[in-house]
Amino acid sequence: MTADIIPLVPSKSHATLHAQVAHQLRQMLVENRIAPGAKLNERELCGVLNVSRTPLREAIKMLAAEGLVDLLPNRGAIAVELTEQDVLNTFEVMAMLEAQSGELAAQRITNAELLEIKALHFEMLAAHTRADLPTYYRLNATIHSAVNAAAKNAVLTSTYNQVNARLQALRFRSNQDEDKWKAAVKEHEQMIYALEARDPIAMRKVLLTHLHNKRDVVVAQLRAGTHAATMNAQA
Amino acid sequence: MTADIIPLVPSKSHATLHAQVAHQLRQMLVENRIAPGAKLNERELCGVLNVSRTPLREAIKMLAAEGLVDLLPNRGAIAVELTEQDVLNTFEVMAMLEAQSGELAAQRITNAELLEIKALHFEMLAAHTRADLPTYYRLNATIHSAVNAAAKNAVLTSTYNQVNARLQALRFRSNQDEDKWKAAVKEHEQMIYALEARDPIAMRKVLLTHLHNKRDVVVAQLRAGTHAATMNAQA
DNA sequence: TACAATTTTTTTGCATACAAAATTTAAGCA
DNA sequence: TGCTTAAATTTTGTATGCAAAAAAATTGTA
Repeated sequence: MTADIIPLVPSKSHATLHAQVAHQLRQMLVENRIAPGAKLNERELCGVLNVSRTPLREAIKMLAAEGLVDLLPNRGAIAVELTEQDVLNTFEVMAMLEAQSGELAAQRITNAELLEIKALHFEMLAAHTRADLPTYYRLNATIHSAVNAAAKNAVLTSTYNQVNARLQALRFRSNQDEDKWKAAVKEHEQMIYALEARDPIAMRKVLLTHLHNKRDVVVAQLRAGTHAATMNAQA
Repeated sequence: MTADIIPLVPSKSHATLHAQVAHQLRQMLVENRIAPGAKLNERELCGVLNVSRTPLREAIKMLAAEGLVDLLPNRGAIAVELTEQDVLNTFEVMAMLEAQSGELAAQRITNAELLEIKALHFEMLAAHTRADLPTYYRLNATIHSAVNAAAKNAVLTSTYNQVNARLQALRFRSNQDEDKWKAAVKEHEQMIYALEARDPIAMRKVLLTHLHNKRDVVVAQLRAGTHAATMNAQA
C-alpha cells in the first residue's frame, strides 16, 4: 500500500467556493472595501472574485443571516449602514457579551491560557509604545478572542463574533487620541489582574467600563465622520 | 382606470422564494419535523416545498449562518444535533440575553406595553388552569418576546431570537411536571411585579432563576430521551 | 430647457444543465 | 459466506440560461 496522498491545498481554505466567497466578502465589508450602504452588484463581484453567481449568491445569503448585509427583494443586497442608534444598540449587546465572557473566563481560565494572554498583553504594550496602530488593533482583537475562548462556551463565542463583526467596519478606521488610548491600555492591565485573581466580578466591571469607553470613541468618530460627510455634500 | 388588483397571496409571505423556503425550513426544524442529525436531502426537499434547488440551497445557507444546520462539504447539510454540553452552553447565553432584556425592559417599558403583557399573563393563567399546553407555550413565548420588545434594542432582539431558535426544537416536546409548571407560573408573576415596579435588578434576578429552571427541565428531559433512545437501540 | 412617457439595457431571481464527489450496488474472489 | 474492489447511481457544487423586475437611456412634448 502506498503512502496516503496529503493534499497540498491548504486545509484552511474551505473546500467549497461559497464558503471562500463568504470569507472574502466578510473581509471586504469589515475592511470597508465595500462601503456601508453600497450595493453588492452580482456581476461585478463575480468578476472580482472570479466565481459564478451561484456560489456568490449563496455567500451573500449567509452574510445577510449574519446581519452584515441587507436584502432588498428584487433589488439585491447592500452593505448594512448602521445608524447611531444601531451602533448604540450593538454596543449594548457587545458589552453584555464581553462582560459575560470575562466573568466566565475568570472562573474557567487555565494557567496556560492566562500566560498566553499576558504574553499577548506585553506584545500589545510594545505596539502601543511604538504607536503601531495596526499591530495594536490586531493584538487587541486577539486578546479579546483569547478571553472569550477562556470562557469555554462555543455558543457565546460564535454569538460574540457575529455581533462583533458588525462593529469591525466602524472600528477599522477609528483612530483614538492618546489619552483614550492610554486609558484602554490601563483597562487591559486591570483585566489581567482580574483574571489572575480569578475575580469574576472585577472582570465584569472592567470589561463593562472598557466597552463603554470603546463605544464613546466610536460614536464620537461616527459623529465626526457624519459631520464631515455632510460638509462634503454641501461643498 | 380599473381598480388595482390586490393579490390574494398574503403579503406576509416574503416576495422572494428563498425567504419563504427559509421560513418553512426553520419551522420544520423547530417543530422537529426534521429530526436533529437528519440529512437535508435537496432533491427530496425540492419536492416537498415545490421549488428548485437554487432557492432551497440559498435558504439552507441562511439556516447554516443561523446555526440551525451544519454544512458538511460535499455532503450537504444536517439538522444540528445539540450535545448536553451544547444545550448548557446555549442556556448560559440565553440566560444572559433574557436577563439583559428584562433589565432593560424594566427601565424602558411603556404603560401600554406593560398592560399588554399583563393581559397575556392572564390568558396564560387560563391556559395553565385548563392544562392547555400548546396555548400555554404559545403565550409563554409571546410574553417573553413582548418583554424583549420592551427592551427596545433590535440587535438584542435578533440575537435573542437566533439563539432561542436553537432551543425551540428541544422545548417543543418538553412536557414539564405540575410542580415545575406551577413554579414557572409563579416566576412569571414575579416578573410582572418587577416590571410594574420598574425594578431592573429584581427583573434580572427573576429571569435568571426562570432560565435556570427551564434549563434543568430541558436537560432532565434530554437525559430521559437519550436514555430511552439508548434502550430502544438495545432492544 | 424641463419633464413625462416609452423603449432599451441591466440586474435580479429562479430553473436547469453538467461535472465532481460521495454513496450505493453489484461483481469478483478467497 | 465474508470481504475487497469496481461499476452504477445518487447527490452535491457550480455554471449557465431565461423570465420578470428594476434602472437607465431615449424620445416626444410643452
